[in-house]
Amino acid sequence: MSPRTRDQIDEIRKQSRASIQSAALKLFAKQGFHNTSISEIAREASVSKGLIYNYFDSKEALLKSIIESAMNVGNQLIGRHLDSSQDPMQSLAEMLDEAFDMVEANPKYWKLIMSLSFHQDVMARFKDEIDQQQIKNIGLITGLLERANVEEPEKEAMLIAAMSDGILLHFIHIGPQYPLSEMRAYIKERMGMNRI
Amino acid sequence: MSPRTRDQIDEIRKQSRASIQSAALKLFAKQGFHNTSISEIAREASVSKGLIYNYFDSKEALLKSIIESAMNVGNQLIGRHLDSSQDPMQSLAEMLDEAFDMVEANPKYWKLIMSLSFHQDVMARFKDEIDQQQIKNIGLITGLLERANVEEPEKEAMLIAAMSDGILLHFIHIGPQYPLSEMRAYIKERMGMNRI
Amino acid sequence: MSPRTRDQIDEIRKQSRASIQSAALKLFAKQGFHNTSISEIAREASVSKGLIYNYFDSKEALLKSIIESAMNVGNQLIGRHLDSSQDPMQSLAEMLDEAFDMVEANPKYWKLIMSLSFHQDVMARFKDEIDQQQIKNIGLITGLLERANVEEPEKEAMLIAAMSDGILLHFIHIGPQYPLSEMRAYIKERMGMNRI
Amino acid sequence: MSPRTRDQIDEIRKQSRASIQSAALKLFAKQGFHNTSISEIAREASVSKGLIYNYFDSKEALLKSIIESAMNVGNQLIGRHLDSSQDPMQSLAEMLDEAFDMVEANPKYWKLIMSLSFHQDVMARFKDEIDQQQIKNIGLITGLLERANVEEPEKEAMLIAAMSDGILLHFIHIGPQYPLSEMRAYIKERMGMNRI
DNA sequence: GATGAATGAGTGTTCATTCAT
DNA sequence: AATGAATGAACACTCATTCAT
Repeated sequence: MSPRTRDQIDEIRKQSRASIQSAALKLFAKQGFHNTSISEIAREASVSKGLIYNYFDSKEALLKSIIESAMNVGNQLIGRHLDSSQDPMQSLAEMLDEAFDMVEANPKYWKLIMSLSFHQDVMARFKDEIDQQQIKNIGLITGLLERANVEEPEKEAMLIAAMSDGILLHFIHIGPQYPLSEMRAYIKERMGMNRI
Repeated sequence: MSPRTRDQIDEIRKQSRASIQSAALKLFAKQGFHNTSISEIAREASVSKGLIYNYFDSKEALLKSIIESAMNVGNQLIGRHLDSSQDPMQSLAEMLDEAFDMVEANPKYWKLIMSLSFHQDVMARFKDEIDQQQIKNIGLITGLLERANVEEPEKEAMLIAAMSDGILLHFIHIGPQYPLSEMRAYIKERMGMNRI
Repeated sequence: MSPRTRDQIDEIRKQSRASIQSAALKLFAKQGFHNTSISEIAREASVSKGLIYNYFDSKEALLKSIIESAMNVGNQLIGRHLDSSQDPMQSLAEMLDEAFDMVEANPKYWKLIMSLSFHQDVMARFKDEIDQQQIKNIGLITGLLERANVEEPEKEAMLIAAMSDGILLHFIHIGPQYPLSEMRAYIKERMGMNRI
Repeated sequence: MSPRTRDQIDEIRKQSRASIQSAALKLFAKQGFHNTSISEIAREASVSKGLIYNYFDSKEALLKSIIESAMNVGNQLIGRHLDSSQDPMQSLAEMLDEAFDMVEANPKYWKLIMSLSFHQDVMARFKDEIDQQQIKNIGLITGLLERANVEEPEKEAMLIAAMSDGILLHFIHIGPQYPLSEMRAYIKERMGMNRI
């Protein structure tokens, strides 16, 4: 008889929003952004087309909300290793481990994110933020390498970043038969991260 | 008024085909596949929409013909270094140089190709061929490294491949301010390609 | 917690209904019927969308209820001058004054009403009533003019009606810089309403 | 075998464009702009939805092209009487005749145009032009009245304009049973246009 | 070989309306 | 009485593709 309470409504909204995002992510990852229609997303989320627009201003806004989540995940990963007071090469190894784990756990998701990074129009808004992020990352790694007395720490940092992204790129394309674990171990050895 | 000869017709066909491909490539590279319409391609190629369908069965077929060209370029690059009888690390360095030069000369094109590599549907047909290619590449590099008595030649080969792709990935995203030449030099040094 | 009395409920209903009508009128007048959504009306009236349907069967029914009010206003204006026993030209002048005042006081509202008079579908139901009204008006004016011994009283009546509507039409379109007062004075003079 | 010539194409385009405009006009006039869908227009014009967009950028652009035609008609009507060297009241009478004839010949069309003049959004672009037009009209009539030594020529001009528009407004609403011819004659007599 | 008018299925988006609470 | 999440039909518009010339 009486209308729902604020809390009930908030809960409903949160769940609907999440289920739409999750359906969209799944489809975007499987078949790309442009080849996924709002109708499909609605069907996948067992929701009407119209409802999607209760929660997202547009198809693109929906995509952006997904990207934002991804970026938060990345930011937090980096953050977790910033204040470390342990051996720098150890920190580096841990960062690498975490990143590799993340991608291995959900390769389709990261394939989507990588794929989106080629969509000029979609990424324009995030470009700056991503660039900042990249610079921060390289800076952090450089710092670690300096503390570890590595020569040419900045180039080395960029190389490690490129190498990681290259490996993940290959893994994403080739799939489970790619020897991800071996490469992870090899990279650590080769770049001097497991001297101990 | 006299009918064109077979040869003239063939020549005309070849040129029309090429100018359509070139216009399409330019636009795909600039604004992506989905954001480029057949009308735009026709306009860019100074040709009617209908004519495009004389040469290509569909928009997607046109795209595939472009990808095929790209793959030929890649194949030939590899081929040029297969029979080399010179110092293996030198061969490797040359391959790297050539690949980097190629991407540096036309980054938008390779950005497009990389971006397309994420389109499952478009790439499905090429998947096998690309995989073969990759295996051949890795095999070749492994061979070179074996001849150069490098330890773990296969892992090293995969690492070099990943590293190269990673650097090119970063270059493609960041643009001209990425220190491509320095990284190229550094990678050679770091991976032992310029011992001489 | 005690249930509301019948009277309280009636009072609440009346007020809710009125505030919805008033919000709708304001928005319809500002931006037109088709460009005003139920959501906007609900927001403007600080009421939920659902509640509007407690009081009105549809958006169109809401509009019609507003038109009905407008027509009542018009009817009453006419009514106030029907039984007048004073000088007929004076009555005419007063009617004119009142009508002009009304429009001047709320031009957007009357613009809406005029605009709606072009919506065949909306007005169909009111057509007869309006026609009756018009005939009554013309009849009344004709009667006044007869009593004032004007020649061709019916044509003159129709001319006065047309002239008034024409002036109001121009005023509504042009806005405040239209010399409404002067025209009002001039029309009275020109049509012989201020002989005294 | 060979493609159509420029002339053939121009002819085709002209006809298609015209038939779309004519269908749109008919439907807009019958049921209003907002209540007419592109699909309906296409059906009425026996043409595909898509074709409409070959000729008009949007539904609104289609509407505007129709309004523009109407304004041209109006402008030309005025123009035909600007340089007249005959008796000014005679000119005025002719202008009136022509305008009345025009509306009588096609009342639905002019009903649409009048109705559109209430669509703030649609008319915004034409506001200035229309205002200029109105001022020019009033100016012209004022000039004629001055030459005819009428007192208060400007107010008289505005009154004549208002009166005409008012009569046409009534005619448009009431339809054929409105005594348009009588009113036209009466207005001329009443405003002193047939002294001769 | 070449043209471009024409098609129509498909898209993202809006919004009046319903109904469980 | 009141709420607002949810619906889905309808809309304007796009674009790959066809085909008469």
